[in-house]
Amino acid sequence: MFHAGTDFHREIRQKCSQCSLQELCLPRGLHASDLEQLDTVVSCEGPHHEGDFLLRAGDPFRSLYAVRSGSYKSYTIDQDGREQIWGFHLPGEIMGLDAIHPERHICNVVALDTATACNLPFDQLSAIASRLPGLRSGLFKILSKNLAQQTLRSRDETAEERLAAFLVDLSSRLRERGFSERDLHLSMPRRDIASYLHLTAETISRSLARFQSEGLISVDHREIRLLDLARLTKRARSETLAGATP
Amino acid sequence: MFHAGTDFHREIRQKCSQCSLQELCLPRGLHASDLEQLDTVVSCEGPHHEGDFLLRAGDPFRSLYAVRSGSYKSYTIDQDGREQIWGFHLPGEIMGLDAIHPERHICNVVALDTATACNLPFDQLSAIASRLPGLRSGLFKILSKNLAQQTLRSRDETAEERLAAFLVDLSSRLRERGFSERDLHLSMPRRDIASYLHLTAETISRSLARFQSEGLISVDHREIRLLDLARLTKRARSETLAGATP
DNA sequence: CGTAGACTTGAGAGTCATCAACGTAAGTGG
DNA sequence: CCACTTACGTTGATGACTCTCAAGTCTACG
Repeated sequence: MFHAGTDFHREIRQKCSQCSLQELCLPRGLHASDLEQLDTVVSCEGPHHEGDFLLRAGDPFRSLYAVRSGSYKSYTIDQDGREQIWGFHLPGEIMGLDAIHPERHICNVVALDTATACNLPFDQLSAIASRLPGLRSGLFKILSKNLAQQTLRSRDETAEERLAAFLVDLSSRLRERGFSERDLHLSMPRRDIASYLHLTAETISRSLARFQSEGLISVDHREIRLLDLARLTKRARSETLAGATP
Repeated sequence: MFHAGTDFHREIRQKCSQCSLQELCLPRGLHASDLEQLDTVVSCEGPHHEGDFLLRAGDPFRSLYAVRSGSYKSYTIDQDGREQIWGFHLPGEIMGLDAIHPERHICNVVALDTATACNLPFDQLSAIASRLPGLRSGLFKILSKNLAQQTLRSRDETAEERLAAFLVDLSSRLRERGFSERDLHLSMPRRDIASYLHLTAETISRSLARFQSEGLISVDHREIRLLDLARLTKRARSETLAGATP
């Protein structure tokens, strides 16, 4: 696992202009010529394997990262030595936004499965954005959207509401990415979901069992099938941030 | 209360270049000439009185707002019709960041006492920022800082830890603004603090009583004196976002 | 085949919400 | 000036939800 560090600095030029995730990670309406400007600064990190680090808490902030394939989790270690999960990141999503202000990364980011990410050097990105109003407002919107999501996540809900909201959210993000919205493969252990939702692994397990007994979902280890998305959504009771992607 | 709506559109030009809150709400290191550019777009809203609205959920997003004097709270109404408080805002702090993405305001914002705010038209601000790298990175940092704060706020803590963290946070924000860090005047009712911390007013009341009986604070209605900031901070157990202001 | 980690299930305990009663302060109108 | 109202704040009793601890099952992997 440790020699994974060698992967860290392997950088391969990637082309945003040919990337299928364009629509997800970049603002809409950029011209071909705009994309070519991005091509000149973006590079690729990885491939990472499960457990490999993309970032460590304390690393100086130089770049944002966009998930290219696979998935990552971000977390900190609290003073009791336990992992606190901040988020799970799917292809097209931007990581490292919380590092802009302190100018160093707050979170560790590790791959949950085989995964790759795009390295977006922030100073250069910001400079290009100053010339491209669309990219500029896109960056602001991504930050604003993440802010509103975090705020929503901190809401006051029961264990079942939170878990239902988590499943519904995951389902809709997978759908946006062209995956099935019914059949979810959880790439993280129960303990990580629990940490993310401020619950325990036991509570996750019991709530999943209850959902299954009610016919809302079927559970086979980490394969979850959403049998009744409508009812599950009602159970989530959460005003999701309906609407457009960045 | 209703004719306060007339105040809403009263706009008075304000000068950032002469504002004592410059250091708090703007990035450092802007030149005098930069500030003059801001002077041309910033206007003033208010004065508002307790309970007056600065913004209503659903309003189209056109501007960010900076608190100029007094304080505001932002909140939404959940499906049970109850207020959910998202934040309390002191002079120099920026409001409305969560509205950039959806292009409409998510929160209601009302004055907690007599208060005024600066109106910062976002398109113009963004355009000026594209020419001023310092202002540009300042905007990104404010967003990033708010993101990290929201993330921290969602942490998993007991009622007393949350309340202690709230008091310590308020104290340090007041100190930055030249107020006493020991003597706090709470401009909001217990119920609002409770909502903000995902607790109930009764729990706030009991926890304050316990802090007082332990000699950490003294409580006289809404006047709180922090008698032992060090011990209170330890009680908060939270990794505050130590460090620089935007 | 054996071990380690993930997951499930059960029993008991603790924290905080809920419900209720009461005290207090501020504002209103007689 | 004083009853009256209303909102806020405190305190107590009860109960629910979820955590903790514990035991046991299953899976993957060497």
